[in-house]
Amino acid sequence: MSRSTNDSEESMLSKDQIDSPSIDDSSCGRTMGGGVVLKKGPWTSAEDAILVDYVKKHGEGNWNAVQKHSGLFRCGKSCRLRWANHLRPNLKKGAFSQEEERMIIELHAKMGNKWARMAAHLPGRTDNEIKNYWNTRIKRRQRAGLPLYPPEVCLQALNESRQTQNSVEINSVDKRHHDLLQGNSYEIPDVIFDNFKATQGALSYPSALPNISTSNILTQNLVSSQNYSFMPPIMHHTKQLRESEGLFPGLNGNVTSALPPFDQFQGDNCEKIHRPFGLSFPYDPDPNAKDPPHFGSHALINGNFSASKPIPGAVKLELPSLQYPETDLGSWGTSLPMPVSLESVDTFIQSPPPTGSVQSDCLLPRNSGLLEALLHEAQNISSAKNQSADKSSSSSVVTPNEVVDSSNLNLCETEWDEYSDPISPLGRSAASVFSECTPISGSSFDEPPSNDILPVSSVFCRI
DNA sequence: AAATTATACAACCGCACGTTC
DNA sequence: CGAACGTGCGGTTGTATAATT
Repeated sequence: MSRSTNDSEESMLSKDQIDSPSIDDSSCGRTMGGGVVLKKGPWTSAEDAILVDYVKKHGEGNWNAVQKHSGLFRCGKSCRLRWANHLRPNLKKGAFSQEEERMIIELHAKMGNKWARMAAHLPGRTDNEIKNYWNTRIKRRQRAGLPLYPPEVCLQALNESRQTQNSVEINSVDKRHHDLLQGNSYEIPDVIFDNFKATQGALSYPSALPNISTSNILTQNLVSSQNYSFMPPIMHHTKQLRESEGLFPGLNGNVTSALPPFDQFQGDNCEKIHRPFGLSFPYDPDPNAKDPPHFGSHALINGNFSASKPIPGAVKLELPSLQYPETDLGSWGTSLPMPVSLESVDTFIQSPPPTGSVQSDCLLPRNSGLLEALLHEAQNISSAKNQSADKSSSSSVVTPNEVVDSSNLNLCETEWDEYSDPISPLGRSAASVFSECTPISGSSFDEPPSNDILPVSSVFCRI
């Protein structure tokens, strides 16, 4: 599969692989001072040899000097990338091992799309490699309607959330958090994650999510709704704010003016931010006591408040997120009313997003993409439940023990498909985030049945 | 066997950040 | 203090190959 890089590839140097002088990237792909045209496209083995030789002599770094000193017609960026991804020693080639895959899943749940950070935990692997792996995996699983994370990872995230909240409440002004967020915003102390490992086996699924209040989830999910559902756990605040403005241009004034100062975000707890909206965090003892704002589940799913119409007939056949397999984990699924009535969904679409929703774009001190996904999903479910309850008779509120109406399922799935972000890990998987915590019966497209139902001890199934 | 589609991978691009001048 | 530069990161694109129709 890998493209061979040999000298014959020099002939591949097509016109468009050489930058036109009119193309002038600030750092790469430009003509050099002496009118040298830098090459683009696949590297040849000759170029590789030159680069390797250069690094041997001069060491890594100062990549822009490579072209000057080695005669390589490549920009520094390209050289660095080639070296880092293909030429540097101790690079592992070939498919990821199961252990590596497990690590990637775990790390992604922990860090989000921080490929370089993840690569640091996987010796011999590059960020690009991991990114490619993850993206293809996402596509595959999204296409199949499968969860991205194994249930245990969801539990870990939830537990982590719980622990985080506890610590936040105990020490509401934790300077360490401030430092953590500013310095290394996505580095979650391993001790927390390790703790999950230690406790995950003792956790029961039913106890995990149902304790999460609707309001809390709601608030949480609005974070993800802005970050395309599954942005890295902690984005640079200015960047996130900027993006929020981009996503909600019409709300700019409200957003920026209503947002608490960054210090509040960074400081420690989101509770400060949640409180103004009357939302508790994280465990509302009575989720139904507070009527959550009625804004759309799938409008949020999409990472924006799109009100685009569903495409008629786009009904997905497989409904893994709504299955209730008869496994040990089945109680997890049945403990939560999964089905969302179409009516409820429609109601959501029509409801405008409250301004407060944007305000709630707080950053969990140690949030993770997974957590967002999980909470997002739970919120959707809870909201749907509430909506359905409001509409009582006409809605298909399904109790945990009820058999899911297949027509509803299809419709719901259609909605998910329609409004989910095809790119973001949560986007598509929002519908299946829950199923990420819900064991999937062996009817997946890309997983052999034998891998679908695994004992809890088998934390990560091969995907 | 040809056409189409899916997958995997390499490379590019734009942006952000830190350092230097 | 601000511009220029170097570097790193994450997102995206392009394409060869495999799989499917």
